[in-house]
Amino acid sequence: MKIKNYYKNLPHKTIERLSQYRRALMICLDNGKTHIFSHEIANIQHITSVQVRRDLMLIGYSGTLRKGYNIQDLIEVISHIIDDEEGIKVAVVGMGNLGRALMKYVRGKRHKLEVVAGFDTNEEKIGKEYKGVTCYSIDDLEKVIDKLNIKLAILTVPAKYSTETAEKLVDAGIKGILNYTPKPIRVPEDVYLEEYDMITTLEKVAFYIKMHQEEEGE
Amino acid sequence: MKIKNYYKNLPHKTIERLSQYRRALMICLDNGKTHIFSHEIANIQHITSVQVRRDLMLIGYSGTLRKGYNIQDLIEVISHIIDDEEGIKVAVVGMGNLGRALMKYVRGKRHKLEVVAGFDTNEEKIGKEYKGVTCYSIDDLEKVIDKLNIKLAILTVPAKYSTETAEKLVDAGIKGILNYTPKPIRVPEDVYLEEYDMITTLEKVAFYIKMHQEEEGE
DNA sequence: TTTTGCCTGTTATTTGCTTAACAATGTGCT
DNA sequence: AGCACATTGTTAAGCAAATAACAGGCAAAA
Repeated sequence: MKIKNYYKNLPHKTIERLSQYRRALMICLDNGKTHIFSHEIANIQHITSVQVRRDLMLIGYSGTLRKGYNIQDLIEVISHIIDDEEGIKVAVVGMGNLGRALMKYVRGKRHKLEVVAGFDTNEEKIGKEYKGVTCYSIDDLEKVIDKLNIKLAILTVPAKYSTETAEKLVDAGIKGILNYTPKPIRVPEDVYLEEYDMITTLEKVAFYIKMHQEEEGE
Repeated sequence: MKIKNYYKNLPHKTIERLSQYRRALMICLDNGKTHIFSHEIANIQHITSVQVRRDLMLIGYSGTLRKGYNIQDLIEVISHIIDDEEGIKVAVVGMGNLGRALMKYVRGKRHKLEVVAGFDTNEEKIGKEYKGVTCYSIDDLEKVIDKLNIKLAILTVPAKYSTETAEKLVDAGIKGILNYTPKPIRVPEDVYLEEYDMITTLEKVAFYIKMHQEEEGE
């Protein structure tokens, strides 16, 4: 009732940055560093030291004046906030290039976040393993999700199947979906949805390139 | 000096939505629709009709009271704003699974945004074609970028090569980079940079799943 | 003809987040 | 000891974007 609700009110952007801080910190730790200043963290990501301090203030972690933040401690504090104690099981739905890329990204990096299943409709892929993870038929979605206690699905199927696959995932009791399909999906209130559309981002970059070159050309 | 600077001040989020509106509108057009209401557009994406109208107001496009917006016209207006007349040439740097996935996504969808080259260090891939696009050696980056007039690079190399590859791209005169590497890069002021980190997003989804289940369990 | 309802387009308010400003503190140098 | 300085932690101001509120208009129904 108290502490958890407190973390729940952390800004979304802060949550994202905490994840990035942690990864940067782990690299520093591997390099033998024990302490770090806010402006050093800020330099790795490209933000300001003020923002780093503000984020750390929000999670209630204090550094020391002369040495900065204890890297080991800070990693643990961040992990305590963003990791689930039990770990969260992930499925990649759609084993095309994007699905396989994500599989590789995530495999073994975060031990509290494990990809335990892939799904596809392609008979060639079903039953095979990729990076040690079995690929199941989409028809077995509900069964496998329930059996392996999968909470999070990464949706990387072709756009035309987005809607129906999302529905299946919801019916199977999934708790969060990360939709990389260019087509927006709808989910009930209690399922957390995050969507990212690569084409949109690409067009945005193209737009600012265009703007910039028009500016120069005048 | 006048019109272009005006569009330059459009909110970033509006630019993103315009790209999405356009894609949704093109599908509607294919389905034989000629006009559409703001709330219909809002339904396809998951936003409110107010926001749609506000975005369209910002770009100065007016609908009619009884029929809504003319789909064909609106597509043209949006295209005029976000597309570069000459078209913008794109390179995919790093032909792993993610690079190939992006290649497939973009190929042929946007004729004003064309992937004209891939790059990799793997000898097996160099010289080969994928989806009709030649894969070059990273060593030839500068030469090829100059020759093919490539303005935009999608960075999908392994994280350990992010920094050095980004530097090469900047030296080669690239105007915009879309970095899908988990490692932040630095570019000069005049290069537009957009970064997206899949692991961060995944951890964010996991965090909100965790929050939600703790909330239920009390 | 008047009224009702459903749209659009614009202005005002609120929210969420970033940036700036500054007080507090401990360390090393003189 | 006393001063200069780099760094943290917090509060206040500023910005960008989303949401709310509402004015205006046309078309069909009464």
